[in-house]
Amino acid sequence: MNQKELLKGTLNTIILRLLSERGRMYGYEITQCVKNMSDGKVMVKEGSLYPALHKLEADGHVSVEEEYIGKRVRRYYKLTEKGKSHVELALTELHQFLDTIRNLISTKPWQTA
Amino acid sequence: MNQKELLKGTLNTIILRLLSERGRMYGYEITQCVKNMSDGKVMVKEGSLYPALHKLEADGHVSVEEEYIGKRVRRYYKLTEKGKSHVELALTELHQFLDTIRNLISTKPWQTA
DNA sequence: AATTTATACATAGATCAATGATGTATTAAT
DNA sequence: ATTAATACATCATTGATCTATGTATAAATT
Repeated sequence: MNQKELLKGTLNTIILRLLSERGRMYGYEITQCVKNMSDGKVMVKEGSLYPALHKLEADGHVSVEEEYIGKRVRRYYKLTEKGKSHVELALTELHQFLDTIRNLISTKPWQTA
Repeated sequence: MNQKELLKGTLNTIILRLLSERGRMYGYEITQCVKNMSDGKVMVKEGSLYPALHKLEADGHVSVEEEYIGKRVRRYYKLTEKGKSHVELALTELHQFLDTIRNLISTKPWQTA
């Protein structure tokens, strides 16, 4: 699959939706969760995820809590109030986009234009 | 919508699928067709379309026939045999991708990972 | 005990499809 | 006449993602 290009624009919404459902996640957990949920078809790379999380934080959509598991740090992310309202919009828009593309590539008996 | 990024990777497949259904189209016709079929939600820009068509031609997926309408040239594109077999694969992959993303962002009662 | 794999963070530079900007020219509409 | 629509084209810019690289701890394997 042309994953690299097709995925563009979807990562932020995927992250927000996961946080919306699970409340609190750390970066590595997100990569594994997306991998598992997509049956290995979507592999979010660290070089994509961490910058995306940092940007979501900078934009005020998520907040961070650091925790130590032994000597290893974990940075837990959760939605802010701003993030919670934004995720609704982002999900709606992405769903509409998916519907639009599906409509464009689905075979139909009628001519549309 | 974050159209600009979301659309990445979808244009070639959209073009191929249109040619597959309609047999023969010229560039400007494709832009208008996509606009109409998507109810104005997807606006393929000339700066995207023409380079994409040239690349599809270079890759042997489409062939070209020039026609003159008065003094104005039209370049009609149609699928080659190679293009016909490729479009099947491209459509399957894009459908699977759309399903995968939809699955990732759809709210579910069960936890997946 | 030593090595490998998994966990967990991070960043800088490269990639490449789509766009914006710009150009030329013909035809139709106002 | 002037503007809008039709119809092609190309080049530089953009920007999300990836590759490559780095550091470090914990668990599993040999």
